[in-house]
Amino acid sequence: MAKNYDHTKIEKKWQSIWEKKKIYQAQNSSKKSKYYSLIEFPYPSGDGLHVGHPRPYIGMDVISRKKRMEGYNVLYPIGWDAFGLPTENYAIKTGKDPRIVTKKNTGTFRRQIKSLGISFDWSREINTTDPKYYKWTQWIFLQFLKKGLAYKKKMLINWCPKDKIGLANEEVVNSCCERCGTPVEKREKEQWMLAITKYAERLDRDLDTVDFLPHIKLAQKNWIGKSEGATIQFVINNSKLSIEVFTTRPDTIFGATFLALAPELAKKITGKDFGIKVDTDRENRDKIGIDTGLKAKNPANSEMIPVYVVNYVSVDYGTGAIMGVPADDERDREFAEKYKLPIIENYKKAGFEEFGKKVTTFKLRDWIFSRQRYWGEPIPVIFCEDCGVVPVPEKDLPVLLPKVKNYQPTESGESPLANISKWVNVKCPKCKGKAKRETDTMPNWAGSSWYYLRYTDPKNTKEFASRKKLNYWLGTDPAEGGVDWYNGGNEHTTLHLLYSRFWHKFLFDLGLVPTSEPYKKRTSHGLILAEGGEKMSKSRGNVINPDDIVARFGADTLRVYEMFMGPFDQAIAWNEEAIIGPRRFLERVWKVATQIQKNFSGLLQPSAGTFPVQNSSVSALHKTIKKVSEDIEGMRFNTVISALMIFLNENPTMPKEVYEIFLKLLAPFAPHITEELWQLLGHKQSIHLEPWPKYDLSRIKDTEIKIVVQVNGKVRGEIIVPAETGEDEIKSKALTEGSVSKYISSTPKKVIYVKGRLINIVV
RNA sequence: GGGCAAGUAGCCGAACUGGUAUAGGCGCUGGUCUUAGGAACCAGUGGAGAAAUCCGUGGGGGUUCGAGUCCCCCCUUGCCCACCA
Repeated sequence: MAKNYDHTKIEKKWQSIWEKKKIYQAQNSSKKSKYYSLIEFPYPSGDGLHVGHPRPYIGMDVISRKKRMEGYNVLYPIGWDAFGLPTENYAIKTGKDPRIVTKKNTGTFRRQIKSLGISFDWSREINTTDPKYYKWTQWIFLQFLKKGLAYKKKMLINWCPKDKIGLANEEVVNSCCERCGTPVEKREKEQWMLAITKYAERLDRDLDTVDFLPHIKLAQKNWIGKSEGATIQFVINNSKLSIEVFTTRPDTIFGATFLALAPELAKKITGKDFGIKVDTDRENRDKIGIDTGLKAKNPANSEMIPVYVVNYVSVDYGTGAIMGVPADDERDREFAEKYKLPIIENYKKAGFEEFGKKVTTFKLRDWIFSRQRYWGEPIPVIFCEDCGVVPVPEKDLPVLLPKVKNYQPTESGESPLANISKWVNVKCPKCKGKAKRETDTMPNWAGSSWYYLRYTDPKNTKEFASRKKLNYWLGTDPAEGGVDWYNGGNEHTTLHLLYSRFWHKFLFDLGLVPTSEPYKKRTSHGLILAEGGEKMSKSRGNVINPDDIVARFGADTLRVYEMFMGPFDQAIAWNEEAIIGPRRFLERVWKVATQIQKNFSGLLQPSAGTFPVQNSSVSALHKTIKKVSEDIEGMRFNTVISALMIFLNENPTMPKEVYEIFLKLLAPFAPHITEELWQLLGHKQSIHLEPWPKYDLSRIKDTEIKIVVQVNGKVRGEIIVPAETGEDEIKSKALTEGSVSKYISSTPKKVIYVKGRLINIVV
């Protein structure tokens, strides 16, 4: 055996052996139970991987490896979410074809990820920019269109004048473009929309059926924003016209002294533009309003009350009109005081539905699905002068993204595709008349809304995935199935996660997927920040490249460090100094093996899962198996490593049988070194195909227990007694314990005994 | 303004349903091996004090035999949302 642990000699070697033997490839049918674990597939940026990327991959790798050892047929796939702005902006700057740039970037990412020994099934690698893939993204869009859930709408969109692109509400942060920080403008434009609001109720309700971390469920619920309220009609000027207001407090109607309309609604009703805009500025909260001159009749008391157009009511929530109840609403009070409107302090409360109609409303808006950009899936639609909107026939899919010379969006805000007349001008598929292609592309959320389905059957040319394979990997119980465990970033909780649940439910309604939810379980990880706690980014110049760490310390050290550095779900700063700890730990693991080989070489057979070892470390070993097994399930990876370190510190030498179990516990975290040592100890098969160690509760029990003795809540001593000693005996022993008795001057008032832990004597 | 997290040694962090606070790691100090150095090994490491002992989990109250953990008020930080009726 080699004297020293040299990661450079073993990591590449095992990676290529594993690949050759295909030990991480998932089987599409198996006697084993299936397990589908998933990470969010990366966007292959030109900067390559930084050390923050692998944290979730390693976490789910540990889970996946443990599941394999527990006898599951595990699917742990990887791919590329490769459409998107950074690549396109790079293409604009350099004139390089985004296809070439993407190929280069995915090459870098692939090489870097492979160097970490993650047990991905690379045979299922997918890429959203591959026409064989986006053919099905377009196909799903056509199904939305067919069902009337994709529709065109003229609307004011958020427009980034720098990126020259329409932005979804979600991409606008503090009135600025999320990407470049330029203040957004409003522009009127025809946009494709997806009617996610039709699914709002189910997206909300079905959260009760899935195992998502509580904060994830809550964030989704808040985003969907379901609220119960009522709409109430206010008749205008004794005419037939009426204004419908939405309120969650219809009982306060006797206190209503004015109506407040969103500017857009006021324009629609009166035909006049009052020059008021809803302020999105977070600082400026001044209430502004103009009396429209209209009077509305309060149905509760028949009072005629004024109708104002105001800057604090949004048109796209509720009905765009509210009733002002100054006595009960802070904003209404502020407004009423400013404009000297009556405030009725004490009024009669009405019944909930006495004057209105009970309704449910949601904050969730329909999804703006058009982008005026090049590097995205072309929306497969043709506009015919006679037939109108015509879907591209399914046999003509995919609508290939054509090559262009200039990737710049046009000044008019149209996609660069609009400049390619050869591509744009086509015959109508229906009437063969003159027609034009849609030049908008899809947002980069499209391809990621269904990718987990494609992994089950990535090469299928007939369907997005065969039903048989979907049934196998997702399960056939509509209420129970889905990807078994999906871990991802918190930043995707409200967008990607919600969008993909929506697509999945739609496909479920079409009978194309077997389950009503895509993911059974969802957890999240914390970001790795740069030293000093700042976000890691190229522009800040604080990016750590994993290649350097792998070269210096090895992939196993990097993996153990990333799992050990802190709680998996919390953000944590990179600390280059601390990496040496995990490296030293692995060195010690190696050293134990060399001693075992020296002492037992050739004498012992590989263990068969039991270990007839008679010494005090057996209890500690079983405790460690239990802790490691349970903590991995709870993603408490940091305490797993800590437990393994403690076990090694307390057992600097150990019998071969014990050591082999220790190696198996460590294997999901440090796959290379454990494989090397496993084989050096005489095994022919991979450690990663070994059964996961089992613990025996009866072996964990201690024969003697330590009882802490407190006097008035302060620790004054301890006694050691046989585990089965009764309470009375322990009490009397504690009272006479030498180090304790001097604190007891009088008869104890009370003696409290906590079984097996401590005794507190109150005097 | 609302929601969600969180605040423990010099630093990252442990502590199960209230029960020995600071496990594990980094760093630091001393030592060993070494020509030397180290990413090696061993020992020590919350504060005050000569000691007994006392004080210590953001601050202040409270409940309890006992509080990092539960309750109330406040402060700070991070994330998400925001005039949502």
